[in-house]
Amino acid sequence: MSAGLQGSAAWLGTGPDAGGSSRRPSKASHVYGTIKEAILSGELAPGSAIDKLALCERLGMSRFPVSTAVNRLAFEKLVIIEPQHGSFVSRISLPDVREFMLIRRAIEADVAAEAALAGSATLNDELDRSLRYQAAAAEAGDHAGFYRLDVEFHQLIVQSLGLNHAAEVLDQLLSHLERVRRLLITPAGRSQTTYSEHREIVRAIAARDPLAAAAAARGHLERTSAMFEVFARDNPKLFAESSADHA
Amino acid sequence: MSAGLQGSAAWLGTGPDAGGSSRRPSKASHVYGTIKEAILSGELAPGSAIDKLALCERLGMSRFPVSTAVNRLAFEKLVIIEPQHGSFVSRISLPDVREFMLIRRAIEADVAAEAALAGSATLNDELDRSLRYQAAAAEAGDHAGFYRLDVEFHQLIVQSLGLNHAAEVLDQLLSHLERVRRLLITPAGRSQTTYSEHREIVRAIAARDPLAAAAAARGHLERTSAMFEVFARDNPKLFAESSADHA
DNA sequence: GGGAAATGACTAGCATGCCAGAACTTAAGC
DNA sequence: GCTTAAGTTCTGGCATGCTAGTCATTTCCC
Repeated sequence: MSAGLQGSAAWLGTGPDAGGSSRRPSKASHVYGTIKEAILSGELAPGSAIDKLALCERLGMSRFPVSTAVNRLAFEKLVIIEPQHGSFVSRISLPDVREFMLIRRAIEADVAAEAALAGSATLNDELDRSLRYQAAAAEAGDHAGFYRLDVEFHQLIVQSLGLNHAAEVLDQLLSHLERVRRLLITPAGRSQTTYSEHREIVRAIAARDPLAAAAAARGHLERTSAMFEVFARDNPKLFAESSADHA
Repeated sequence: MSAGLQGSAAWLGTGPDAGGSSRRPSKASHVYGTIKEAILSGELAPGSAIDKLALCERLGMSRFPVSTAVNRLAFEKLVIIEPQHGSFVSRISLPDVREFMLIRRAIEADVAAEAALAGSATLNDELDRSLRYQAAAAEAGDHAGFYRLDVEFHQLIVQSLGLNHAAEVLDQLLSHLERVRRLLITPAGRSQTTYSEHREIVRAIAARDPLAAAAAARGHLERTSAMFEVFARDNPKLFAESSADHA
């Protein structure tokens, strides 16, 4: 993390204490972040069981914080708790992905329009800077870096409007989408396409054209959805039939 | 779930165990529902403290289920936990309401378009039936009944498409909006207006015109937002300056 | 040998006890 | 009378022990 447009995994801890003021982080929040990162990184594969006792031992704490953290994750549907049976990392179904993208598209399109209406000069500057970084990352073929910038780009617009709740919803959606994304190989040249699509969004926002901004954002995310579809079609085994089963 | 248009407060328990199969409801889930209903009904006013011990005594259980339930509510931002200080029912700020409506508008507009694309005959039938009930309730001046039908109407569209995640997001938004709605007096004649707006949405969906459906849904919710604005302007004391403070 | 029942190990849920920290109260000092 | 500081009493966080329920394996019976 650190340099550049930092913030790498800052959005990981958005769920729980983010709302409150900056208290000392509780143990529960810590293990929450740990498990969540493990799930999102794929270290804990979808469907795998979560051994709470082992976690307690590894993290050196009692079962209480671990259970609390797992409960939070269950609330986010990242894990599924089966009473008196076990806790499992939730699987992702293709319909889920489609639905997540539908919601994301709807919100981000409207937010883009809102940003165009607001017409913040500082936002435009930040977007421009982000675009330059993206261009550099795309050119250098730094996929990991580009992805971070991609996530950040979308966050920039939302947060500049002070839409914390929308940001939170989008974060949760993204946390689910992130898992499937890790399974996929970003196709060569996709960064360039994404970059130009981002540029179009920025242009519409800078031009204070809400309709164009919404359309650009919508089109961009529709193409992202299409990419998901292609990958799902090519790798059907990676997705669960239904989001319910875990075996 | 089941037939008819009933289901009054079924959406209350959407948060936690809804995802899992139908196990026996845990105590924590029970108090979760209890507190949530109390908050939404206004029995627990925004800003008021939650006395966990008293709750334990009144419900006849230990602190654990109560704490778990409060934690869940904190996750939904319905209560704010201040460590070593207390748990409080969160206040609602006007910006929050605006943002909730923004998100709701975005999602529901897209969902309406999706419903128009899907073109389900059974959905059209159910919507027609709901409209007839709404007309009756509006005519009879049954505001409470009309509100239930209103909520249900919007749910019908989402659930008919199997968009469970979107439904959940909307439920959470609605649970927040519900609190302020209770403070407001539904203006006379609003039911009739709402009814005609709903009818327009149904018409567009039945005509399989996604653009018109989205526009109708958007317009409907924009007018709802405008109503909120008017009430907020007339009753500024009901809203918190910021969503952070609780005193 | 195959099937059904019993047993064992595992899980989550819950109760209880203790600790640290913050706010309020009260009393002492100026 | 006002300020300040110490003490009390709240709060939530955490550790631990126990209970009940489920799953898997094994064992016994047919």
